[in-house]
Amino acid sequence: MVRKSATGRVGIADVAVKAGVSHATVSRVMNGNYTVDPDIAARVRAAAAELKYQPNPVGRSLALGKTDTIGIVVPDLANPTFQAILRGLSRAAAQDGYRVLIADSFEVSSEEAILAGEARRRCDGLVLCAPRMTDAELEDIVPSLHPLVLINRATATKGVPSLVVDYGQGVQDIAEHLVELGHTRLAFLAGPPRSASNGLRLQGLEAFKAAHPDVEVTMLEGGSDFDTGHEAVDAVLDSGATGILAFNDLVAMGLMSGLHERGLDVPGDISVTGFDDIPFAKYTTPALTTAAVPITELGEQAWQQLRALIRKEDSDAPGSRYQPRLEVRASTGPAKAPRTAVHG
Amino acid sequence: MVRKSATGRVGIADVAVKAGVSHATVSRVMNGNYTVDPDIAARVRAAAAELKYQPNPVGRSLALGKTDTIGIVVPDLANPTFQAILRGLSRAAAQDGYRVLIADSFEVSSEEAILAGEARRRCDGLVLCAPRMTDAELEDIVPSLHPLVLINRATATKGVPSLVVDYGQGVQDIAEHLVELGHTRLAFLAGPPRSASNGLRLQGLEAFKAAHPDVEVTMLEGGSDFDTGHEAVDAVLDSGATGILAFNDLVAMGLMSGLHERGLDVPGDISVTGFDDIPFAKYTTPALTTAAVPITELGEQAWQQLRALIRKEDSDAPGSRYQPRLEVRASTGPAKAPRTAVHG
DNA sequence: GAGAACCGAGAAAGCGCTTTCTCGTGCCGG
DNA sequence: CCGGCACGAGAAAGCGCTTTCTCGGTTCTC
Repeated sequence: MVRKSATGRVGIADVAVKAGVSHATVSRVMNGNYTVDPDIAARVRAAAAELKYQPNPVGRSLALGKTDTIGIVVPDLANPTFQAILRGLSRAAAQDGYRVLIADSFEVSSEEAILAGEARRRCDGLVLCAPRMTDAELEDIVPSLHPLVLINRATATKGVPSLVVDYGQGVQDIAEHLVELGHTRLAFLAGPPRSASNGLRLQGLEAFKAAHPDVEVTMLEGGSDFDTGHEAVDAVLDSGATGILAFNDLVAMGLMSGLHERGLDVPGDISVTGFDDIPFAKYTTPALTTAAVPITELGEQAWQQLRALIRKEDSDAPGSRYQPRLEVRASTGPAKAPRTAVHG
Repeated sequence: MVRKSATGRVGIADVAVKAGVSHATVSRVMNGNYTVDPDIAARVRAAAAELKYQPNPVGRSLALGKTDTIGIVVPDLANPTFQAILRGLSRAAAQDGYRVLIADSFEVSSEEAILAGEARRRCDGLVLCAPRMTDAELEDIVPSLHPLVLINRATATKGVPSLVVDYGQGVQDIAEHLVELGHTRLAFLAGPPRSASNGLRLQGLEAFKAAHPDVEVTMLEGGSDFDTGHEAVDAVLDSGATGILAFNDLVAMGLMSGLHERGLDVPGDISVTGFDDIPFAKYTTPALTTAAVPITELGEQAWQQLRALIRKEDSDAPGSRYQPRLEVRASTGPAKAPRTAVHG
């Protein structure tokens, strides 16, 4: 005999009636408030069990002022990097009883601010990945988003931890690795023009060029996915470079696939490197040399920081910087004798 | 001068005071109820804008009895298949103004029922992917989860659409393809033992074996990830099979990687096939022959079905069956001459 | 010009829960 | 033997919103 409240679901009132007590008491029992007579508590629990009563989280959230939910804004759910962040975040948050609400901006940066605001209002905190948003816009919305954790973006606003990967250093490490293998003509297959992390890579390359005036570094336009890499084959060959730094692993995989189709050998003819060390990088043929970013861990860290903010703990770690680790695999090898541009 | 309500955020009451009207009127204006005098409406809007007022979604949800949020339960967020479903679902739902809450059960099937219940209560509907849950348990919880859409599971309960991929047929198509290439000794590198979709594949293989008594099909234990495939190399070689049907693309990639390390040629020595056609399948070397499942579309469809349920439309499509499409690429080729000679 | 129909906005009642406030009970000590 | 106190549970006040109800003020009709 399940009584039905106005909405058709079992509510606290139904349990109260069944147990012959007030809703207040039911609430107390459900929340483990032990100022309730054990007998009554047992009666309430029995009634709740019989009715299969489960508190309505919305009512609970309104009364408590918290939702036990956090939000994450990502620019592209198809990108393994954000998938990994989401995974790490979700797992860590789940351990503390929090759920995560996702907001995919589909690379439409104008949407990001709105999505972020909406998500934030529904949740107790927010993790924001907004690589294309301008600094100005970011500074603009950040104050209204607290508690907030930024990923791969920095802000001047206090109390907003920001987790950033040192892409600049990573790119330099890769370039150094190629130079050590004897490459003197490199090419950087860039990411999306307005991407913040692409900017960091470019800075790293500038530093590298300053340290190695003898090495030629060609800049090529690109993007962030397979197809970008696949379509860049001609540009790459035209550059005459023997060591290619792709924006990320996806681009590198696309490029290797394209080179393979042209009958070129990696790393025999050309060395290719990626970035991120996504799970697939280990299983490409040849296995991809890349800069490993502890990306799942980054998602976990994002939760730790956010949790501290939500709990209003004085987090002494206002953010962290992650150093990529060079992962040398089989896609890089000694440079071939210098060669002039080849056409396929 | 932003007034603050008890919670420290701008509330409807603040706007009401500032505009010199009642909250009711503010609410009417915010919801586009045009029984309000234009002048007053303008005043309210101005006040709201100045205060940067944004309605609290929790209060709104409680009053409206809906959250504009749907939930999805997945067994493993690291699996590209579920990532794709999530992506399709999220995109489709976003178009209708819905957000998605994720619940990752981390393959702990005992958690799935609880997670599903919790997620459902927070949301207006639920998409459930629970491949390891027993049929009994599934039937047990399904009624309490409505509106609900199942993925790759069926239920006897009415009004619960179920979107299933015809894994059985897909496996048969792949096996036929290998037979046409001259393979007579096949091996199936199975998925997780209790996986529902693995069961469907096994059924398909039984049908295949019945139709091809002459073909030897070895069953090998497996799993669902890279490592499974990578570690199965010995077992695969021991089987003497020349055509390997891997549980999915991940397993196939792991296997190819392992075979490559042993100096074996795919498809020269052994043909390997996957399942799912994840985005990476096209870029492996050799490109993977697989059965393509329109998985993102499946996520979108899940939303369409769920939306119909939420809106109480009489959906005449209680579910759909998806036929995988054989995608022949470079990882399969003619069988090497087995013990018996091959005649021209 | 008086009553009816109308219209717009405030008052108030929820939505389902938590928590403070309040009060009746039973027990203690003086 | 009675005042004070601790305690346990009900009443009620929110949490922030939507929506019905209500009512004062118009406008319309005959």
